[in-house]
Amino acid sequence: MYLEIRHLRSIQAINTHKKLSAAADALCVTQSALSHQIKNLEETFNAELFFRKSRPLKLTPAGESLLKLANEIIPLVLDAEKELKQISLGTSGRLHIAIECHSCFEWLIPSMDNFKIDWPEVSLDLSFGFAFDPFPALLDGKLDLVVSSDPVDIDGIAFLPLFDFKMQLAVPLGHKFIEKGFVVPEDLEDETLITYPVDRERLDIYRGFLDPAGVTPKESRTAEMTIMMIQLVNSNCGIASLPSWAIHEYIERNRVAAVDLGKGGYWGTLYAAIREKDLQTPYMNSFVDIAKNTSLGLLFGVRDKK
Amino acid sequence: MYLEIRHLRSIQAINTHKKLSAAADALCVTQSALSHQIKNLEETFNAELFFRKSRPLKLTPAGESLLKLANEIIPLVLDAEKELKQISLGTSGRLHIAIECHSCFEWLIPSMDNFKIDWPEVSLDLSFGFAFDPFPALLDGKLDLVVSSDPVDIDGIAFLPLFDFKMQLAVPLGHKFIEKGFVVPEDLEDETLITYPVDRERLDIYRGFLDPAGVTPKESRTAEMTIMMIQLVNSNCGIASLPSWAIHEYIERNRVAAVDLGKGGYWGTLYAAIREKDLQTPYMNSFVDIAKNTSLGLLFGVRDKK
DNA sequence: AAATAACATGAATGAAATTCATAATAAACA
DNA sequence: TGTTTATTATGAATTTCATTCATGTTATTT
Repeated sequence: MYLEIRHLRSIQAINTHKKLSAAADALCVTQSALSHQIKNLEETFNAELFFRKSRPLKLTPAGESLLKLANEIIPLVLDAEKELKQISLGTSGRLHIAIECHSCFEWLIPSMDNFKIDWPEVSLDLSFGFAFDPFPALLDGKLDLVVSSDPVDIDGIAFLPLFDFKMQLAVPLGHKFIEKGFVVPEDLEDETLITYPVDRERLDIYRGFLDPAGVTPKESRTAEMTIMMIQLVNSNCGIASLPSWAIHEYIERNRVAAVDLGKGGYWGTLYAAIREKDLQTPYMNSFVDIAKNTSLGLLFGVRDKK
Repeated sequence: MYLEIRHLRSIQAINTHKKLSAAADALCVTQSALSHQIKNLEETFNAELFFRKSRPLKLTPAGESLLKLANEIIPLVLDAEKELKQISLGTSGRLHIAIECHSCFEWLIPSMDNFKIDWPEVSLDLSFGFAFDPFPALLDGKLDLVVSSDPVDIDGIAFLPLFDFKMQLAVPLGHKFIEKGFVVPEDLEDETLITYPVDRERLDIYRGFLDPAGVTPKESRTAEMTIMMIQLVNSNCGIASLPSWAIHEYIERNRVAAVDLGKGGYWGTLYAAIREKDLQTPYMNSFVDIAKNTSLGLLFGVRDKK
């Protein structure tokens, strides 16, 4: 037989009640059950656990060492059980977020700050620049939420819309597009397009604007960060497609100008991808709500998903 | 269902092997058993323990918290089991000794020192001046060994002889008994007898010498410690009955003289009383042996039990 | 897309813990 | 010291629980 937590509980109960029968009551078993249990323990360890010829019962050294173990272990077990209960109620847990969109920091950091206030027990983490496909990692539990503007149909993954945002083209000050106010895909055939260094099919400008029209820019280059792209645009090295909120502050500082993609502008949607299982997890839903509200209140050129 | 150590072992095994089947092998159960077990756990805690859609297996936060618990608890359990094994083999344990005879320190302390060398794992303790009857305490496990010169027939208690010792009468220098060399009970009728403050029937001088002859000293008084008794004798305040070994050093320092009780002297026997159950305990027997040898080599006026 | 490896599941089995009834023992009391 | 009372121990019957077996399902590899 193996030592189990049940036995430690018994030892503790016997030690506190000093009577088998009372201890058995406290443990919600019969006195007989407890007697048998102790006897088995004694046989497996080849040692008496308490002195039988005395009442109130007194533990032997062997019994004492089990009691010591019980006193060490049982509080730990109770703590762990409490933690598990929190996890199952969804008040505690883990939220590892990944973003592909580098400009998302702008709304994500404030959203996370707001989230922390309501859900202090949830451990937050943020990865960006996932070289690999984030969705398998999401399924595997390496990630818990992926921010994406490109919902794909993967079994076990749900895409919750966060907000719609206007994609714009950052162009140098005085660029010819500015007076038109917007561009059509064909306008870009002679331009150098600057994008984030991710797969083409993940870039809204291609997926939603250029590819449907069968247009490819003359040249393309990449930059890691928004500020770098703005720099390049400002230096007449190309034009960049960015969410309008990301361009906004640079327009105000007169570094670049912006034009819409198509008449009325091209709107994309940002989604939070989570495991379908987590659709029931309260803090997950709460995070999405908080991110929505935070972004809508903070960003320029965003609107609630229609 | 309740969380048990078995489950923690399973979580650990799953975490290290990253495969249910391999973990099951390591735990010597079938893969099916382990799968069922985990399923039960998940149902009781209402939380998944690892991500099923990924291989190698990865723990969820709930699984992690159980793993943490396992890593904390299992070493403690192993330690306790090792300790219990030591106790059952008799290489570890407890030896709480009680003495009534205050002069016994002289041989008991060196004996305990010698014992510690051979049995470092045994926890030693010494109580003296047990106001109450020590034998029930011995049966109850409050004590493990009682040094007594008065073997009584109690079920469950065994008396192991340590050594024979000569009882003598410490008398003031120049006392009239000295030239006789020994006294008969009647000689004490006109004396003040100094004894340890314990029940009369526990004192060898009464039990073995005076009571059989129906003699009671004129006066009696008590002293706690040997040195006090010697002081009183030296000051002509009475005569004291003590083991010859206890008087010996004071004779050499010319503080008192000693005379035998009866012609040839009165010899008592000192016993170690232990629980009969402990007759099989190796360190118990070893202690008695060590005490015997230490005393015989150290004390004056003792001999091996005939 | 097929083959393979791994996990999940349901029913049957088996082992182990519990209960019931009662005997044995210790403690309290007279 | 015996008698009563309270408590623990024991054996057999029972129930509960974990495990296995056989097989289905799902993921991964080729």
